[in-house]
Amino acid sequence: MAQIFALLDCNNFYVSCERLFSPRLEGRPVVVLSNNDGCIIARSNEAKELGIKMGAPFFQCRELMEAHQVQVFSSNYPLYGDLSQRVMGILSQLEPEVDIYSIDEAFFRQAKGKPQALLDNGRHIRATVRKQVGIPVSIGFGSTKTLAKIANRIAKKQPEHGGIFVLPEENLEAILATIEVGEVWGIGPRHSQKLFTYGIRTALDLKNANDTWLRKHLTITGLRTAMELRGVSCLPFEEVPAPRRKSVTSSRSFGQPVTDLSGLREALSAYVSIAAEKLRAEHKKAGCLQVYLTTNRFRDGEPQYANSLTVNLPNPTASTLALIHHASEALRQLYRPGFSYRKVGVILVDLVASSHEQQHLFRAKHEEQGELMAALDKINRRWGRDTLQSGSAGFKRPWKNKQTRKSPSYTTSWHELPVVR
DNA sequence: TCTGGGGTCCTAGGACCC
DNA sequence: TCTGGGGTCCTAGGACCC
Repeated sequence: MAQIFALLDCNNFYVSCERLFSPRLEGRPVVVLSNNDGCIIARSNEAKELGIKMGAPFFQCRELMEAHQVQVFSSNYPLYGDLSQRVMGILSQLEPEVDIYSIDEAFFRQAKGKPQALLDNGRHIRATVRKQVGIPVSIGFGSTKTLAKIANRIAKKQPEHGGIFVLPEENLEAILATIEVGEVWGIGPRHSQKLFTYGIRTALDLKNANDTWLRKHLTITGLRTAMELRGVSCLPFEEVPAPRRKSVTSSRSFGQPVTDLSGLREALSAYVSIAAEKLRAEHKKAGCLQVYLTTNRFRDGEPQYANSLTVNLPNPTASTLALIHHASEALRQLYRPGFSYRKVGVILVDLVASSHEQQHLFRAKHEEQGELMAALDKINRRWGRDTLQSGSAGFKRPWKNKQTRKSPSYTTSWHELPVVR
């Protein structure tokens, strides 16, 4: 039986989360900043209208934002993550087949029906989420994931549709002709630029482009995108989030440049601790780790250096202390004096489930520090991440960035529950 | 002064093997 | 005189996503 894809997407999700607990923000321009208060990663419609661009550096739009009294928030992931779960929970109650794609998006799939029936269903879902969670969403229907994305975009951008749009089959081409090729899911700025120079400017042009040409210039992924525009479904629907992640990363840009090895090691130790904690939460061990460091590429006048090193671990491990040990050694090899460093990071790869790991004949169980790590995680879960940590992560942490505009974790921390007077 | 962080997939090219 | 070719694995780099 023919099926249809739908995409539910939360409108300006992070901003909507902030508004939920501060109704005074309704109707006013609001933005949310990236992890380090560096870039703008979410904007309300009012902020978009002021011309504030996605990903723009905060300091560059500061004046404009002050002039228009834009409300600015540091990102509050515990809050967004919790509200995301609530939205996805409701969708999963209403729809049997759900494919959660990101923190604010989920595909669902249903039997192809009359457009009016799809529209009614979409309206019902939208109203239910709005009522039970309070987050506004848009829903688009199309015969492939890529077309559902386009439908969603139209639902969001053209208010007359009331947040729901079903891509019609009859004049699909006329609609695709109005979509710039760079707005198609999977076509980024680089490909977009290249396509333009070859005269492919709209989604319709891409749909009609030559397969051999696409394969050559955009690789197999670009060809798949074109096929999807033709209504041939190439992107799988993944109901179970089964193909679990293959790597765990932790990194941050520094609040101020770091020049010495010991400062870098402190920061790296802190990031390794975070990554190891994530690893243990998923009951995994890493067989390999990669350390990288880089100077500030935006500073033209300064000498630049970036490098990375991959280390195969003697045994897969999830021990913070063992991982810090190997990461520090890699860092020592990578480090060159005389540079102002901006960032270090660690990537854990070759992940194996703890239960599937090969037992090592000559390795004592206590070397894994399983009980120590379990205690560490328990304490830090209860009292906060920094309660118990490796001494190598330092105490003063001059490299640490501050998030000065963070709203409370209203829904996930007892200490920060909103108070009703 | 101040420019995110965490992921995935694909390809080309080198190393290595027989 | 004359020096293969195909398969596999690994890695770096590029592009994309939210």
